[in-house]
Amino acid sequence: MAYTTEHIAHTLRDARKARGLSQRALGAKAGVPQSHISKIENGAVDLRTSSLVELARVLDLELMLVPRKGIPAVQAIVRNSARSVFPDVESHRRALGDLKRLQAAIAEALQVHPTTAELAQLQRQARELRHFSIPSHHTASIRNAAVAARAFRDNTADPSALRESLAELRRLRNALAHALPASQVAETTHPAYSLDEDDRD
Amino acid sequence: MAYTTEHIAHTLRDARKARGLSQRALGAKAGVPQSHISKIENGAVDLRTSSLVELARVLDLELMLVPRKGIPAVQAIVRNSARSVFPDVESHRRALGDLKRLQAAIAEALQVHPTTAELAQLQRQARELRHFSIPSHHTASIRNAAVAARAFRDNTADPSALRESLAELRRLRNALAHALPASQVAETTHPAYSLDEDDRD
DNA sequence: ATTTTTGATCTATTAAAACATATTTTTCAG
DNA sequence: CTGAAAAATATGTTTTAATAGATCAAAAAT
Repeated sequence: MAYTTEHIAHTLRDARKARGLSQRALGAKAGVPQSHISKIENGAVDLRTSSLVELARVLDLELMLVPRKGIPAVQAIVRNSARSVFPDVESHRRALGDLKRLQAAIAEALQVHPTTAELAQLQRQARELRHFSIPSHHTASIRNAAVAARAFRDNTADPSALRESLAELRRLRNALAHALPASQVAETTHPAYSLDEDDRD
Repeated sequence: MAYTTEHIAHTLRDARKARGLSQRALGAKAGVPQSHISKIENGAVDLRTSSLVELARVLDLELMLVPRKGIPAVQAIVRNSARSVFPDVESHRRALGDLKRLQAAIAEALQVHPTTAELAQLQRQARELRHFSIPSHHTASIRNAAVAARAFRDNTADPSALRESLAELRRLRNALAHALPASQVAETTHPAYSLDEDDRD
């Protein structure tokens, strides 16, 4: 609606996505219905201050009134705070989902073929990969491994496909291990990221 | 209503007062009825974001979403921006009003007693004082001088009261002149201050 | 003393917020 | 690659609260 609040809506949406939260998840945390968040982000409503503050708090943001003269300095701080954390929460989240599915597929395959060494190795490899933040262009390896595991479970493929997948995941792990330490991610139940990314104008 | 917005209400009220604006004046500038500002400042309503942004703009403030990590730094900036200008616009405005009235009283007295040296001296002193920002606890001197001038005009007092007032104003001027240069204020028609004062927590 | 200014209260209108539902997008096995 | 299931986002409807406008009481100014 109002031009004045447009960039706030953008900031909220960006901050939410940067944290890998859905509208529903954010709404649950903030005590606001998902439908309302949808409208807010689309600029369809001129939300109340308390709602804005609540959403901001959940996103680790604070609403502040800054004197005009101090705006550039504050923008610099905001930008800086933004850069310092999570390279890409979204792809990390996706990668975790892929890994979870791979582990499920391996478990199922193990029920059918409990003694297959390749499956056990694959299982270890998958577990280890959960400790890394995986760039989006490498998730294919994980998905392929899951496909191979399912095919093996259904007896539509031999263990050689498993070995190939295993080798691929090993290469991936080694690449990630040699990358900058920032890409390594702690395995906390809740990531508890403390920062964001937002600007404009 | 909500605790979360309480400090915002406070900030708005403080900023308005710091600028010497009435609720009506602020409302006129921001396009918001006075009644609404009253409610906002009293925390009786949970105002919409557009209203908040509008009011902030008029007060030379900008609403910003700051990452938690950056809050202390931003608070420092805000504090600093606050300090750098007007010690207290409100008392300055009042003092200017007092001075204006004093000068009017002197002018009237001069019409009745055009040759009184004390009046001429008082007139010069008053003119000079307009160049200073006068702390609220000193406005009494100015008001007393105006009372003395009116009494002299009406022949209900002799020139000794004028001399006393003159001495008092001289003391005041000297005190102000020795104060830090920040307390000296340019005599522009519109002060056009660009900053404010606000914090909390 | 009274006129003006400032801030608070009351009522009608309008829009945000809550709830339910629909649509679109993503996921994933075959 | 395709269709089904699930997740995510968007859209109606009702309820609740902010906003605008007028009036009122208190404070300040002359």
